[in-house]
Amino acid sequence: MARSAKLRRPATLASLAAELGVSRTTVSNAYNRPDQLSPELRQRVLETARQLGYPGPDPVARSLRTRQAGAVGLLFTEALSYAFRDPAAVGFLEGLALGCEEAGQGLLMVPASPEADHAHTAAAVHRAAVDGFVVYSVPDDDPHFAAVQQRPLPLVVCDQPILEGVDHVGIDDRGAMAGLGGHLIELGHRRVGVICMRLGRDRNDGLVEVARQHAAHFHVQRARLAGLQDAFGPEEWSAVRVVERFDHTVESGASAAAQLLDHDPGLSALAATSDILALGALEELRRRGLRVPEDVTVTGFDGIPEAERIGLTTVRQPVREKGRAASRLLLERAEGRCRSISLPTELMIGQTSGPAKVADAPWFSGL
Amino acid sequence: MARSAKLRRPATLASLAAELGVSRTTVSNAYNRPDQLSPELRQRVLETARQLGYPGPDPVARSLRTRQAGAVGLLFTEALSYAFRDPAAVGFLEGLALGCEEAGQGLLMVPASPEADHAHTAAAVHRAAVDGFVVYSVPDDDPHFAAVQQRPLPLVVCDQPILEGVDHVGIDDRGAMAGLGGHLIELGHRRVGVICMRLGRDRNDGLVEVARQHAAHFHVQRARLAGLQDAFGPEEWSAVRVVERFDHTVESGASAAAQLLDHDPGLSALAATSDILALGALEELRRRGLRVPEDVTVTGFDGIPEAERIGLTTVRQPVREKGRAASRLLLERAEGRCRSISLPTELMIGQTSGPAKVADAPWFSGL
DNA sequence: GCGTTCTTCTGAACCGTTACCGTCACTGTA
DNA sequence: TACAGTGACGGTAACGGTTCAGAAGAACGC
Repeated sequence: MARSAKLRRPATLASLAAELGVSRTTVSNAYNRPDQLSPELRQRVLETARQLGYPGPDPVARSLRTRQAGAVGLLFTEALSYAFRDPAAVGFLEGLALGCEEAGQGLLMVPASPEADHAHTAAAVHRAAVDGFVVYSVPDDDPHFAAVQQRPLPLVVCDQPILEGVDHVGIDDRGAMAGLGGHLIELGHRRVGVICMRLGRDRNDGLVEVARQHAAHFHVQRARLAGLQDAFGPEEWSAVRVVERFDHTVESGASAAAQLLDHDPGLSALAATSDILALGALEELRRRGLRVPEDVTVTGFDGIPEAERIGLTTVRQPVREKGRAASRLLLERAEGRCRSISLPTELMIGQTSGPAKVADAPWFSGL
Repeated sequence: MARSAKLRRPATLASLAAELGVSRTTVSNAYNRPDQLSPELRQRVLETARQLGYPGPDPVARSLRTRQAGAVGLLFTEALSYAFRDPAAVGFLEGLALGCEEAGQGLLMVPASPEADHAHTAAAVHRAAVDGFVVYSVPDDDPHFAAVQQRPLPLVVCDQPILEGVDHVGIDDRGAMAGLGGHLIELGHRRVGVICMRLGRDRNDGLVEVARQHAAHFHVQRARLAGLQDAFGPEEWSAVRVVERFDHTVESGASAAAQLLDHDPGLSALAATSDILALGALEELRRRGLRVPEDVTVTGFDGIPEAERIGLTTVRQPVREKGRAASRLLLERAEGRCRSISLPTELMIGQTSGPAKVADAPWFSGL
């Protein structure tokens, strides 16, 4: 009997109940509310379940009935491969995963299908069985993000613009970068080259006009560039060359640095909007035999471990805390809605920034 | 009418159908099979759905009916915080996430509850609404892993022992480490100190006897130590000091190196079972003013980018490909079951390994 | 002896969808 | 006019559980 049931089709709570001659409720209770039935019966249920190969209540059916999935959905930067290579993104993921784990919630990474597949672009978002969404650093016009907003679920965005009625966590990218810019100015840097990550969903490796800077689809990059502009002032900023790279890699940073230096060998500083890119700039400078910071100053942003190890001047941001904050906001939603958390940053002055070498005032370099 | 329905309770496919005066099937088809109904009716359905605030078919109900969740479950190293700091683990995750994304599948990170919570330890595994599981580098006796095996779903394990009837992907840790050991021996190293990651679920920071090495609960560490033993031979190996560290961090590597050097300042080489630990060893050596490789040789394992950048002698393993292979194995299950994939590794001889300094034969160091 | 309480278990109503098969109107053909 | 073929839509029955309000019987107090 038991065998045939096993062979015919997977055992269910109902078939198990029938086999035992008890009600479904009782079997359900055996798993979910041990105090609701006698220990002996419970043992018998569990024992029979094992014999029949019943693996316990089906998670999906349970979710349907209880109206909770026990998981949080994560919409990550579309280009997954780069996301995992960005220590800041990984740090965020770590914090978020930790927060979810502590709450016993799963973390579902929602697949972002390629743009090409127009009709089904956001299908995965609609298919995700989750109790809420965290959206991390997607471009403003991302169709997946739009789909997420359509679902009637709690939502937290991170490293994105503050949106009406949507919980938010982030840092003051603009202010922090302005602080770093101020540091450069204090050191006398005026001929500065800037390296930034991609500003839109399209690949655009090269110089960036001010218009494109302001129209950037990625909030974080837009804000950081604006911060530098704040520090330098509009007129000086218009003379600053900004180079964009689609791929967020050390090699990209190197090639961007090369492009800037080829254009103006007299640059006294290279400011990158991420540490990864700054590492690439350092590599390129080493290749060219230029000393840091004696010949050229280099700065980054993020405060990744490797940057810290080599003493890069950068802004340290609490990436893990961002993840934790996001999970908290999502999971502990109780009081008045629409909260916005801005975490503190720290300007880390390392060994890669120094006084600008002023060509026509050599004595100045000693400052 | 529409308003009241919206206020009373969230709209469902049925309520929408009632509102429209069509059958539920038709509404369902409007979403899932556009070719099954006239474009006009479909438009009308979608339009009414928008007005009623119906967000489309409920993912959970759909999953229950179609018997597929559209997601892959991932059981990751219990200590999540360390997993995300291990570039090898992150690389695996990247490959896996990419493979899932391409297949349009979600990736659900299953929360591993703390051991303390005995009864519910594996509850999250039972709650996971997934179509299959990937298990990555968990200890042999992990209760979550046991729970995964109970679920009647496809399963792939990675960086774990090969199990009867379970798909598997990994590398030849033992052989690769034996190769690295051979390299050390060729260079004349005999007084070697070894630094390894934790060997069990318990914290045991310190020296490791051979018995514990063989009883290690983590397959990868066990295999790598065994590989070194293969290279050195049993008798020489018994003289080699192995130090274990629970936390997988650069600092741990440094402190382990310090412990080894304090014990035997005459060590000519430090072999770590991971690049992260090796980086720590390099740091400690720098602190002590010892040159690498002139005074001490250092080797790692994994081939993480930073190691490559500084020219660490190590074994490069294709971590991303491991992830991709796991996703392939899980998602393209069709032919004869129980496949095992072993990916190739590459011995990377960098600038951190050199000939052993032989105390009583100084000329030897010039070799 | 009788009402009360407790324990243990049952019945039936959902949860929101999709699969399967049937129906019905309409068209073209002989 | 009859009939098969086709496109568009409807009805019914799962899918596998959870939950709540009780029923049946035992234990208890007075």
